Amino acid sequence: MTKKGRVFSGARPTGRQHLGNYLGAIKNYVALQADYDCVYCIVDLHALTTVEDTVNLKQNIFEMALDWLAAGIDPQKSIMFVQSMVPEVTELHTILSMVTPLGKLTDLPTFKEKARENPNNINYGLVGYPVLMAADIVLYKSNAVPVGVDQAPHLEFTREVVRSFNYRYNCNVLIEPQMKVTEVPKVLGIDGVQKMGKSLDNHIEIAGTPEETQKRVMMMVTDPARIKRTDPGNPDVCNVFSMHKIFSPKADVEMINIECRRAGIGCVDCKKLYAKSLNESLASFRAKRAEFADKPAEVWAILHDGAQRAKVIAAQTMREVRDAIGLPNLGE
RNA sequence: AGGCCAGUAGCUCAAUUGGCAGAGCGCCUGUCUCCAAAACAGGAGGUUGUGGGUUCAAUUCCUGCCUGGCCUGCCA
Repeated sequence: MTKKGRVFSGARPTGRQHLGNYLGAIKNYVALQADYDCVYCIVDLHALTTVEDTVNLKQNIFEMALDWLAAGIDPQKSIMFVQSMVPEVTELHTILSMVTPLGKLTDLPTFKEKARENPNNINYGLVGYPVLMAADIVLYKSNAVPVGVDQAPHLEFTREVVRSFNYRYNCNVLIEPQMKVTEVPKVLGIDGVQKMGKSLDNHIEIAGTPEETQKRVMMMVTDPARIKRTDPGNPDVCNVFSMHKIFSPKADVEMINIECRRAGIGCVDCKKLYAKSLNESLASFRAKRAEFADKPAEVWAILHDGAQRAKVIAAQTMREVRDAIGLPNLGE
């Protein structure tokens, strides 16, 4: 480990990724590879807490792996794998659950939210979700976890669990991960109001065709006060403009900022320009993705190899954990 | 394990004594707008959890099962 340490992050297999996933997580995953040993996990077990229909699970895992690889996650540098392929995490989850007060779990805002969204399926796993997440993080001896502000309570929970474990068993085998607060740009959906999300159907897929992408871009909500072409607009309240700032050349952004305000450019032209910039920005990603999509066996081999490497770390951690507790090991 | 309650459109819920299964929101289309939004007009969407039974006729009554909730108990 010659780098700054190990970073772990997990994401639920939600299938084809959208701009919110890309800007909020994937880009950051790619960037972190330069400075850290990275472990990126497709957390399929976590998905089971709320997903009742698993017929698409493998496909969703595959689609997300394609997006990650095409975006630049390098399986040579980083470990990329599927959570359930290293079942040690479930053992650690059970062990950590014994030092976890139930009240802390039911107090977490994410639990309350999920329980409200899904009142007829409040299962044990949903309550224990943060414990499993803590197990993910510490199993791979992670030093840091990139989190947005909304995930901060969960990581703080992980740190508390680590301290509880180390204190209870009078040891220092679990590493307390640092919170690596990353500035997550707030990516709004095409409705211009809510955060972009697949379940809200207000998303734009990164792997779509240029035509599909433009179609979704044309559906975006703009400045509601600008009714007619001749009305001056306000880019400050327009979601299209905020996306221009991310994907378009500086000259275009400056031009729109001026011309929109004096009705020099209309929303249709503005959106077409954004769609063009977006498609150009994603072109090489899409080309790489298509190559991986043609070689599914290779993609699964990458995931299998990642699981093998992850398992080496996991086995070492579990040995230390069992020794610290005093559990007998097979063959002793 | 037993008792009680519930399950109807994507969501929240109606449906009289057993008599053509509806509304709001959301979704799609159209009008209007540079687009989107808003407004207005129209439209789609259902094996009423599921298998039986009674009846001319079952969302409604009886019954087996599934799922969820509340209560009581048993075991760990």
